[in-house]
Amino acid sequence: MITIKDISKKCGVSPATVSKALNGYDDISPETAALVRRTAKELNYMPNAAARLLKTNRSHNIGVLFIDDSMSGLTHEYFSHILNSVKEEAEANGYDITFISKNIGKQKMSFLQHCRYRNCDGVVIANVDFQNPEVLELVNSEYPVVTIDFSYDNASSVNSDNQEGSYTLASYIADRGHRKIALIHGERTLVTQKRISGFKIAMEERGIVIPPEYIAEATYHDVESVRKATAAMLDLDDPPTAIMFPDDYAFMGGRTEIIERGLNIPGDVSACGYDGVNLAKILDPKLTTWEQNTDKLGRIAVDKLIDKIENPDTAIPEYIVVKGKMFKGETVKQI
Amino acid sequence: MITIKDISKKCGVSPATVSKALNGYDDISPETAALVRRTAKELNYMPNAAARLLKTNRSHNIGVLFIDDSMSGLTHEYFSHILNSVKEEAEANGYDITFISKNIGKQKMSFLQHCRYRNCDGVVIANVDFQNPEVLELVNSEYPVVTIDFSYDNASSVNSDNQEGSYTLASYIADRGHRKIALIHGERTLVTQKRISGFKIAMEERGIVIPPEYIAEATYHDVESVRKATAAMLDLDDPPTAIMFPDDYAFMGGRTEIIERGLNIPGDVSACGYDGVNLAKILDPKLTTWEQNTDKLGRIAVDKLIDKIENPDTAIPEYIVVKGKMFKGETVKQI
DNA sequence: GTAGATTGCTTAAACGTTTTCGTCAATAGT
DNA sequence: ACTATTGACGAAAACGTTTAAGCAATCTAC
Repeated sequence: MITIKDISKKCGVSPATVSKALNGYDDISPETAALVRRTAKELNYMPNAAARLLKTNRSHNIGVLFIDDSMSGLTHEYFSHILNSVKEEAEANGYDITFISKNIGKQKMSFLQHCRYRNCDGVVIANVDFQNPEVLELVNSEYPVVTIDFSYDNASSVNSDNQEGSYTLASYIADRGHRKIALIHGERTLVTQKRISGFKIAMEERGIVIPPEYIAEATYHDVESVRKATAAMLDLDDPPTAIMFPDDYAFMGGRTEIIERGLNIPGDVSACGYDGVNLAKILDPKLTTWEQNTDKLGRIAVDKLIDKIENPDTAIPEYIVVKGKMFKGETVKQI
Repeated sequence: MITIKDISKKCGVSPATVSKALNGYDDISPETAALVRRTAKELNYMPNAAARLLKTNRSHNIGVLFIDDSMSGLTHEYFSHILNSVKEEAEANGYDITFISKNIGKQKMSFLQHCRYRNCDGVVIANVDFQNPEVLELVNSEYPVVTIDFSYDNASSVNSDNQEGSYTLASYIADRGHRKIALIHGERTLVTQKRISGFKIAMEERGIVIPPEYIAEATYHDVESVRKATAAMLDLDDPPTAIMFPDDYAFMGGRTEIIERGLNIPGDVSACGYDGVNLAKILDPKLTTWEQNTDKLGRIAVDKLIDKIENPDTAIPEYIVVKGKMFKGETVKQI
């Protein structure tokens, strides 16, 4: 481990001078600065993040709260894409990321405690139960926070355009002649509410009346629950001609049910998903879906967080909507 | 931020005593220890990891090298599962994880430098170009290292049983009557070599002669390249009756090609994948595949790494094989 | 030629821990 | 009653940085 002292000795200057030279202070002569920088390179010097943190109180580390027991965080394609872009944007700005969890070793600690333990500079929160007391504790703490797909009023949030997406998909289906359109949605979160409302607006605008049994609840990312909901839908006396699914992955459950009944997509039943993950595009036929801009969601979240970290006073909470786009696919038939 | 000093004042003892009480030293009276611990709880004390690290030289942070430009690390289902189990096992042992990358902010730094900057205690390496000079630099450094699916001789490695898996799949297909079995494999890595060799052994054991055009190279996780390889296979004068694909995800490319030619899986062409990711199980028909034990792979890697970290002298390099298991699925027809 | 400003550097304290060594009182041993 | 031992604690240094304050030398302006 080579330190500032080694450089200072080799250059014949004080450690303070080295520090200042390396950090670009302007009370160091150009020659000395150059010398210091040169020897730093030579010796392969790397500053010690921990020591620096101890003095500056800045870790250049952002916490990521991504865990939800129900939907396995990292292995969920939508969230793993967001995580990926969060990571990349953080790195591009000189930050590392740390997963915030409740148990670290034998110690039980709250999310907030974990953040403090690791001296995070701020936290990105996504894919959690936003009403969880521990999450709230964190949100109401001294920590800069940015949320994804949920909005508290004292923190910036980055939101996918769920209402717009759902509205567009529903409109697309209706405009291809469907009148009997069903919506299988996920658990009743804010995201779900927006999607339901987008759906309803599209229907109302067109004077289409949707019977209550055409709207059913299942679980996001849960193939089985969606399969059941699909079965129930198809068992109706007057089954829908098109079904909107909670997400692309869960669609696979509905798909199986439909196919195993000897029905064809989109010949007999039209369908669409949500998310626009890779899966949708490699299916045959390609799944009609709404492609969320995961890249932008993650990036903006990090940008806003860093802004808040580095300008705690001037940065004000924003509510940001990131637009997705339609992926037409091939699973909605014109009738 | 409440520190050891706050506790020491409140308890009327020295900071040293507090530290010792909290860390369970035995030269502190039970009463004092209890008092200290009680007030620590009261004040919601959290040790400062950076300060501790500075003294102890242990960060309780393990680096994870997972990036590969070609196969987008985090969003690759197989690797995201491994990452997930790495993360969980690390947390269970009191470690956080840090992604090691080359660019952190404007600074270009090597993997090794990044590790030093963040004071990692050790590194898990997977899914990278294992011949990359920077990776080698890290492996040959002072850092404890564990690799997944590749083995250097100075570090422990955890390996999926690629030869066994491929052998078992090939045997299964052959034993269901197939004689014309093709293998589309990925880039020529160690993993690929093992799979090819497992395949060949199974064939030889059964006296099945595989013409060279039945073995083709494509790219892991790349739907398009696999689709092309599949097309070439089907265009042969004497096309195979069964095709083994590089992985479950890439299989989707072959699947599309087969279906679009009006052929049926497994009616006309039998198929199997590799990995056993969720996708395989929600397809219809379910994809016959080899299920790698991602959970165990990640856990053991972390366990071995921590062992090496905490017992640098006694821990010796091991070559560990983690067994997967057959997922029979429905895509291999009996003929 | 002198007061004041500027330049370029150093000193030293601080961040929050851990840990070695020392101290001091109480107890045990003879 | 004296030494030896033990038990419980504290003082202080150290880890690698940053940064406020200080200081000597040089420069500027009159």
